[in-house]
Parts: sequence; structure tokens; C-alpha cells
Amino acid sequence: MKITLKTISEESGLSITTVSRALAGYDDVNEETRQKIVSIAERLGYQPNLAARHLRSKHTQTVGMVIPLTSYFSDPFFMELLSGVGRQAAEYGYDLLLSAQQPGEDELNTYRRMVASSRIDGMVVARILKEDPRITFLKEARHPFIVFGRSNANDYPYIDVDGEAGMRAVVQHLTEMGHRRIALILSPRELAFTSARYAGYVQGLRAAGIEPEETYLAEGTLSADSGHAAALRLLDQTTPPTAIAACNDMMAIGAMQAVQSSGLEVGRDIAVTGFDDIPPSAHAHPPLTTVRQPTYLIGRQALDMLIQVIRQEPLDQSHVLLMPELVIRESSGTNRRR
Amino acid sequence: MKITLKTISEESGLSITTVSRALAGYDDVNEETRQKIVSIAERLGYQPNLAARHLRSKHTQTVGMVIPLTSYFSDPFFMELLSGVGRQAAEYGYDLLLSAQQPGEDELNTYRRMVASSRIDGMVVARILKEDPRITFLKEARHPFIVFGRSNANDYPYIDVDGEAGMRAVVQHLTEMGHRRIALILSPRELAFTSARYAGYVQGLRAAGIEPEETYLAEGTLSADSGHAAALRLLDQTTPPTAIAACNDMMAIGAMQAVQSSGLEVGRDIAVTGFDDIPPSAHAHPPLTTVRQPTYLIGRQALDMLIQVIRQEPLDQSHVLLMPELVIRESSGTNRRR
DNA sequence: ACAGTAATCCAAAACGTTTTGGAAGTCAAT
DNA sequence: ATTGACTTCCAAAACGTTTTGGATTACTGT
Repeated sequence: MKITLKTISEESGLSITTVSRALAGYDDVNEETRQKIVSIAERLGYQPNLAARHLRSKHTQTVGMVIPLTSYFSDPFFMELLSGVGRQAAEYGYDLLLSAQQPGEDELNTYRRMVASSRIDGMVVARILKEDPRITFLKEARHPFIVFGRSNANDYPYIDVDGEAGMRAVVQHLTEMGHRRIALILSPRELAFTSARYAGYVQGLRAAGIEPEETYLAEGTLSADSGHAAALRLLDQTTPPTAIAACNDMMAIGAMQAVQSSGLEVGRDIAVTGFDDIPPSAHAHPPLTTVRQPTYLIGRQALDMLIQVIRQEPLDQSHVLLMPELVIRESSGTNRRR
Repeated sequence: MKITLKTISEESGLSITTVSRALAGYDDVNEETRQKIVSIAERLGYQPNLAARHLRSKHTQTVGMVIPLTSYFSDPFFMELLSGVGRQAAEYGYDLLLSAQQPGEDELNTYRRMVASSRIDGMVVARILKEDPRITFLKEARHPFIVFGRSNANDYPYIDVDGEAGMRAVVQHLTEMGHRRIALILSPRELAFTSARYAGYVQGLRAAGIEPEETYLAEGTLSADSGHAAALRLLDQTTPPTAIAACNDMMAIGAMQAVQSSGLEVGRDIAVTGFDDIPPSAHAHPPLTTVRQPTYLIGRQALDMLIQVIRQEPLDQSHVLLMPELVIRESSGTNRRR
């Protein structure tokens, strides 16, 4: 049988109100009665019905995250973020509601459902577009949210890593290794972080006195397969690049496979670099030179910020920008070349 | 402002009852009125308040999973399972409530909270113990659940892989490669799958006429570090093993590092194998010979089964046992030895 | 003895939905 | 005109909480 406040009320001979207030710790109930109520509640194994509580009190101790089925699940980057968010949510006693988007459903719909159905107190949004309708929606709905990433309009709290600096460091490293023909495998242009990483690439080249060339640019979709295809296109020209920088690790891993299948050796004949430092990258063959985003920690900090937004506390810092770290491994070559 | 049934009721001049029934698709409302109601609902962007709905109707379209913080998050195996469950949940229109267990909190408490607070319709339980209090609890509470794994008492629906056959295949492979001194790094004894894998190990040895020896057994905690330590212990004896089988991939990866740091080469001087085939294993150095558990698919199928339990439909199969597949890579040696 | 205060309790409303058990109206058959 | 069968609608109850706005009692100082 279900144990409710009513059960305890009957058992104790006190009103439902008093039972509720006793358990909630209000000070207008006698310490002795509280003891009695608490002990009955424990004996019966009372657990409040959260649906009822939420209906009444308007907050749910739950934060939400939407997962577009196409890519995010099984994407190690996203999983790491999820871990961080989940970990920190537990710290605050919050649960995490994952709504994988229903197949074929408009993504924005999933957001609408989540927000308007009032099952969550706030949302974490990741991998945003330059013009992101989800953010527009959340802003309009005045629903608490936190973003991993920056877009064009930045009037919302976010946490991000400096992709420009990261990619600049990659290119600087490559030029120091003697490379001059450095190609870039771009992420989709509509993604918010693409322009920052591209800008860093250009800056890195110019700092070494190199003009970027159209023929050393290729576009991928973030997946390993797309990195593979892009690398093949880049290599298939009269003066192919001697280094390939990819905008994320998955594409870099695909690119390495492409390089190897062309009979070249990564790290000796050609350098390959990534961005993200997802766990597999350290164990790739050869280990991948990349830019570390502390994704797990970002998840945790994002949740910290979200809680502040939910509680309407002023944010310590509403725009957090982390400096990424260049991680040099073998894929970019162990010895100077050329 | 919040759009509720009342809003639509006032807007349309119809009762709340009729609005509710119209939107729910009952056939006791005129088609014309339904059109009107639906169009108003759409215009206003009505989204039902799920807390209220759940309070009244007793089911939540949500399944739950508890994640012990200590190990599971950031455990690739568990993440894969999560992906499968999440993916399939979306297929049925279910959401996924993740409750990471609070640090220091009794795990069973988290289950109690989840179940009794009536926020979920069913649970997925993974990595169970031989005697698992969570299962006892769920059975007693008569709350729908599905288990990945088998324990001693099997009177509940589960899906599992045949760990005995898997480990037998590993040992058979190793003996065929000429190994006679084959060590085993055990998972914790209280875990349900440990005994099956151990049994397979013994069977595999006996099939090749080898008696298992106490000195070739070590125990780990599933983590890479524990595998590392266990391997060092195994190697530090007068006649060390020539092959080390680990009960999961993480420990195998740790063991490989230990072997390498002892100046030996994995795959040539000594063979190492794992169990699970988590994604990093294919890219390990050298790539790890292991037993593939289709964890993602298991997650999906587990959810299929859970939905059936929730709907009180008879299960197609209440005990599913999958055959795992031996994946031979370089860590077990490419050429016959000895 | 009396007002004033503090301590302790509670009835009832509210949250937004679904469901129950009709009511009202229409129409056709008698 | 009455009956029965349909169709279409709705008032009210229920789900289990929290909160509001007192009510009751006991104690204090005068």
C-alpha cells in the first residue's frame, strides 16, 4: 500500500498539515511531536510523492538535458559532459532527466515539451549553433538554462573554452615542427565553435607568415567517417598538405586512418591533430596530438552555474572562458622534419 | 503565463473535461469541437503539466537508472549501456531519469527514493551482485524492473551474456596459441558475473588438460589501476604466467601497462586478454583481444523488455542469454609461440 | 482577572490533470 | 406522446502535496 501523509496523519492522530510541516522542519511544531512523526514516517518507510510535491511547489529538483539521437549518444565528448553534469547534480541532490529526442521529431519540440511540462528546473544546452533556436526559445520562455559554448548573441550565461587560442596553439606547434602546408578539416559551419577554431587556424598561420589557402580546407560533419573522407580529398592533390588539423578528435581519428590507408605513416610522413582530447585519443594509433577540453569539469561547473541561475542567485561569473591546453603526442611527429 | 486546460476551456467556452477528452482523443467529443480545441491548443502552445498528469494517472512515461558515482560514470561500459537504453526509450517516447547516487548515501536509499516517489514506471539495474539487495527490494515493492545480469535467485526478467562461454573461448584461444601458464585477474567475488567467468576459465583450462593453480589467480576491482597491480603480483613469481586473462577490459588495459613497464612486450612475450570490448580496447596499444558484449544492443533490448513488464504484457522471453563473441587482436600474440 | 504574547496545531484551498457517472439534447421507432 | 438509443457535453471527485490564515491553549506581566 502507498504510504502518504494521510497514512501518517491517521497513525499519529495529527493533521496532515502538521505531519507535512514536521517533516519539512518548520519550527511551529513541537519538538516532541516532530520526533513522533519522524519515527512513524521512518517505520512506514514514507517517501513523498514527488509528482504531488512538484505540482504544488513549482520546482522539481531535476535538471534536463536533451540528446539528439543522431549524434550525441555514443559521442564520447557528450558522454563526458553528461558525466560531469550528472556528478555535480548528485552533489546538489538534483536528478538528471535525459530526453533523447524522438526519432523524426523536431528538436525544438523536445525543448518545448521539457520546459512547458514543468518537469525540470533548468536545462543544460550543448553544442550550439551560431544562431540557435533552442537558446532563443529558452530565453523567451525565461526558463533557467546554461550553455556550453558561445553563439553570436551572448546575453545568457555560458561556459566555453577558448577555441581560437586552442587552434592557434595547434598551428603554432605544427609550424614549429617545420610544417608550411597545413590543412584544416572544418566542423560544420553552423556550429558556434567552428568560427573560433577557424579564426585560430588563420591566426596561427599568419603568425608564421603563411597565407591560408582554399585548397587546404575541407569540411566534415564531426564523425570519424567524415574525417576520413575529408582527409582523402585533401591528400588527393598535386602538392598535398604535410599536416592536417581537424576541428575535433573523431574527425582526426578518421583522418589518421585515411592517411594510413594511403600508405603514409602518421607522425612521420604527415602530422595529424585533433581537438577535444576525448579518452580514445590517448590510446589511438599513434596517440593523437590534440587540444584538451576539460569536458568533465566543464559539465560540473556548468551545473554549478545552472543551480545559481535556478536559485536566482547572482552568478559569480556569467561568462566563463577556459583556456584549453595543447597535448602533444606522437601523431604530430616526434622529430623535426623538412 | 501558464497555459493550462483551464485557459483553453475559457478560450473555447467548453468545459475542462471536454478539452481534456478532446486532446486525449476520446470519441465522445464532436469532431468539429475537437478541431476547434486542438487549434486553440496549438495556437497557445499548450503543453500538459506532466506533474499533474502523473499525480492523477499513476504512470510517468519515464524509466530510471541509478548510477553509483564511484565507478559507473566515466566507465565506458556503463555509458554504452546508457546509450542503448536512452536510444530505445526515445523510441517508445519514454524519458530517462538518471539518479546519480549521492556520495556516501546508501545505494538502496536511492532506489527507495526513485521507486516510492513514483516518478518512474520502471528501472534498469546493471552490474548486480550475487545477492543483490536492490533486486530483493524491487521484487518486494513489485516495481517493474529489468536486470542486465543474473544472480543466484533468478525469478525476475533479465538479459545477460554467457560469460562462461566467453571466458572458455578466451582460454581455448590462448591454449591454442601454445600457452600453458594462464593467469586470471578476477573481478570482485561479490559481482554476479564473476563466478560464470571463473567457471569458464576453469573449463577452458581443463579442456586442454591443465589444472588451475592458485598462484595464477589475482583479484582486481574492475579498474585499470587494480589490473595494473594484479598483473605486477602475477608476474612477480619464479615461474610467471605467459598469458593473463582479465575479467574486464579496463583491468586488461591496466595489466598491459604493467607488463610493458616490466620491460616485456604484450603480444610477443606475454599475452593479455580482456572481456567487454569497450570502445577504447580496439585502439589500445596493442589492440586488445577480448570478448565482445554488445552492450549498446543489450541496453536497447533491456528497455524493450522493461516496457513489456511495465505494460504488464507477457514477456516474449523473460530470460535472455546472448552468446558473446571472441574478438582476436594483437594483445594475445600474432604468431604461435613457445 | 485580564490583555498580550508565544507556542502549537489545523481546515481548507490550491496546483492541473484524468475519470466517473451522469445530464441534456436529438432522432427514429413505436 | 413516449420510449430507447445515440451523441455530445460537463460537474465534481480524486491524486498527494504545500501553504495560507487562523484557532486554540498556555503562559506572562500587570
